[in-house]
Amino acid sequence: MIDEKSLFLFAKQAEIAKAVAQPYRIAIIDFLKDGEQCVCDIAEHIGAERSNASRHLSVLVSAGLLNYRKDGLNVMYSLRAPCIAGFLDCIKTCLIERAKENDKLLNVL
Amino acid sequence: MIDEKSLFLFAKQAEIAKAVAQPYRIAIIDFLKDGEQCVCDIAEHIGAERSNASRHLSVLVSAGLLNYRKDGLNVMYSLRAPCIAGFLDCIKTCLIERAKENDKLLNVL
DNA sequence: TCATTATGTGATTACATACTCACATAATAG
DNA sequence: CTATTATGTGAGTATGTAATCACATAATGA
Repeated sequence: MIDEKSLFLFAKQAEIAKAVAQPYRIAIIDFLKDGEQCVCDIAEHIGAERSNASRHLSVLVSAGLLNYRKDGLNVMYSLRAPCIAGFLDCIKTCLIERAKENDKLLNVL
Repeated sequence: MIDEKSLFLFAKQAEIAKAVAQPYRIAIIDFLKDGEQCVCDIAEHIGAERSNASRHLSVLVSAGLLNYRKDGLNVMYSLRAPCIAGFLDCIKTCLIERAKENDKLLNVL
């Protein structure tokens, strides 16, 4: 059986993964790699309604993945740590490995 | 605006993250790091009902993260690629960085 | 002060998810 | 063949999620 400590870690890891597990939110993280942006520009860039973008941003903030600061009328969001972008690269690597494997299989069939 | 290619990538990345975004499923991935296991032992190890474990396993297989093979009465599941476990380490790194940052903040308060 | 703009939030809807129970299937041992 | 065991799946329930609309709030500029 799993110990309490591991259970806690798995729950926390799941929280982070859940926050990332949405195309718009991944697009936001990808967009913020190049620096902070306001809700307005984020919404336009990902092609979502502002209110919807705002909610996705608050999910990412709650998960501890983004920071924000107010700047006049705007609210500027930014990645809280560079490892968050690296996290997406990690998933990409898995996708690439999988695709390569499928390719090999196709060549045999 | 985001191009079609990126949209497609983000959707695929979200699929993978969604498959991982569940404590039982993370526990399964962690358990399978050490080699293949049958549903029976997986269910017992993570402390879930067999039927439930079976469903989580099928989610992971559908996402392309696990392989399985039949062995008599048992069905043996295994990680499809080592990068999947590395993926969990990646989330852990983010958690550690975040915790360190919070710690720093606490020391200042 | 008044109009404008950016942002966030309550309410609603449609849909997805996790879990449990009961049952079906498939492989094995006696 | 019969009983046993491992696995998977349909049905039902409770809960969570994403999107939209309308509206409230807050900051700015005329």
